[in-house]
Amino acid sequence: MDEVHYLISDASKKVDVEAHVLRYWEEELELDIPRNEMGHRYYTDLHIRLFKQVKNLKEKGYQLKAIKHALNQVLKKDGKAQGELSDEILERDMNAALKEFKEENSGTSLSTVKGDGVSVVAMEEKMEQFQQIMNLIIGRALEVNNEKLSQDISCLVNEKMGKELEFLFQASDQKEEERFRQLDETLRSCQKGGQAEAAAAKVPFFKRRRFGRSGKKLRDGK
DNA sequence: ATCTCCTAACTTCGATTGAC
DNA sequence: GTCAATCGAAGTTAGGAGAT
Repeated sequence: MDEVHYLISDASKKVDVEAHVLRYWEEELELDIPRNEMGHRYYTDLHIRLFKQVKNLKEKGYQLKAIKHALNQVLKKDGKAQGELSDEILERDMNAALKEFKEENSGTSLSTVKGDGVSVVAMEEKMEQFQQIMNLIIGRALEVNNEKLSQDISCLVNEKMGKELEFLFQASDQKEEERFRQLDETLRSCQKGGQAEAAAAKVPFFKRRRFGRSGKKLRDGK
């Protein structure tokens, strides 16, 4: 027998709720709605019956949390025979599961009961939430601490690097200065030598004979 | 009594994608 | 181009609980 597939628009008409409500229920009830090759949800007759049942229960005042619990029970029990699951069986099993859920959650002093006993937040759940929050807070604190630590390290490294670089630049400057000084000295001595030679070259021949190469006055006749 | 806060259950919006 | 679908996020509403 061919299974009929409905798109969300058709399914919403059949169940008589808006499409976004079906999506919302899917999410809240953690239902596994199959997708076609385009990624669009498609619903079978079983899904339609399930959603009709959910709607019916909601109209009776049950919360989605309770319906989810009941649904899980029913799907666990009747899941194998999904195709043949009739409306009567579905309704009967859902009601039985809801009754069980009510009893489970209303008799214990650890539970908070609101209204008809359907909206229940167990202490365990609260403890779990509390633990999660604590983990979150501790995690954040560690995160902040780590961040501060890495900032401190980065500051220290920057400072150290700065000093190191400054020292290197200073040493390099000193070396450079020393090199220039030496170069300057060499140039000056070269210049001195050159000037003396040039001065000697300027003295006239007759003077050279009287004064000699160095320009000193020679004794007559010698 | 009323104000504030919280939660559940939608509802709306905007961006994106694919079919016709 | 229009329509119909997706998703995630943000907004809205109603009702309950606690504080003042």
